[in-house]
Amino acid sequence: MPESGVGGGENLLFLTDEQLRKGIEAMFFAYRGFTADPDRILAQHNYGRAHHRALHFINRSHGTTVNNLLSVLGVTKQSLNRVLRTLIEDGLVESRVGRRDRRERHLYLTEAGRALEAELSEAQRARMRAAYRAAGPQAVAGFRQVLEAMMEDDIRQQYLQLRDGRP
Amino acid sequence: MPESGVGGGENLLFLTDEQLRKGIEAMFFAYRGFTADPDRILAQHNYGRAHHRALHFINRSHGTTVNNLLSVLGVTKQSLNRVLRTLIEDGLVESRVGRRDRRERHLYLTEAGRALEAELSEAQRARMRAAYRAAGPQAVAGFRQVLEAMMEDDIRQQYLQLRDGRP
DNA sequence: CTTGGAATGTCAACAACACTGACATAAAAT
DNA sequence: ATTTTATGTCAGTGTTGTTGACATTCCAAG
Repeated sequence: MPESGVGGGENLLFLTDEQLRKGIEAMFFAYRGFTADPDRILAQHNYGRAHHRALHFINRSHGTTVNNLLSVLGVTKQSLNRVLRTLIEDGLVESRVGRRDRRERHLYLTEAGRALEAELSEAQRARMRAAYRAAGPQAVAGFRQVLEAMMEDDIRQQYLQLRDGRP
Repeated sequence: MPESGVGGGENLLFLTDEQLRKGIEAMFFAYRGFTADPDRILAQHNYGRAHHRALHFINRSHGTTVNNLLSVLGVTKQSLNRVLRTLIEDGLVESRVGRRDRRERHLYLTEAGRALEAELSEAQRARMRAAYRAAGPQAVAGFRQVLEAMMEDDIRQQYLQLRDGRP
């Protein structure tokens, strides 16, 4: 007698409310760990998570415009502007007027900006590396699969474009 | 010629900085999806994420004390107190003086509190369920493994105790 | 029984980070 | 010439977190 269910004969015990709850709590506690190391570094510099996110994505896409950054970060321009202003004042980010379209501002990390970004991202990668190593490659593949399925649809598109090398 | 590396012959390409970066960004975008549905419901009730978290863990451990809740949530008592006060005023949470130790307050959800908690957690579970279903049971196992490895050590202990049915 | 300390609550002040709304400027697009 | 777009800025508001100080209650140890 064949088993019923999605995925061709797998049992569906992993979809019980109990299993889902464990996943939800794991997500909550893991995210704390995920941000813990950068948070400590940021605190020393009197910055917050918003600064980290800006540095990360500017580093990721050199010369990105403010509008691009806004759509990736999903915040208002007022909120982003406050963060960008401090980063520019502190000499971590440089804002250049666009050549083709002079309304646009293109954002670049300075030497100091790259240094802080490297410090933050190395701390975050170290934890991720340890987790990946402990869990193994097959677990990592599953980890990414579930996370991608969890994103909102429009965000997933951005993520996928970003994931597969697009400036 | 035997391959070198941890884990008995696996290649370590999943530990490159590039792979780690993808995991970091996946974590960032996925967490947005993770909180998106509850956030929308909370906004209608003029509550925030902190209220959700309190409701979740009170529901999870009926009669828990304020101190227990503090250590799980990892915030200051002042911050938690503000949230608890509104929940109690709004009749979603009941605070009872401890019988054995009358300094302690034991926290319970009222009927209304259970209703909102159920609404929030069902929304969150629905997204998690869809993601689990899309990714499959093996991916889910990996997802949980990596998340658990990512937690801070003391938090992981709490999570594991909580995970395996402890009131 | 008195005292010390733990658990809790409250007040005040402050900061980070998000939001809305309104307005200004410059430049591209029509 | 007018509209739209990209950006920046000012003002106000709300949630959530933080410290610090202080009061209350009450168990427990001396």
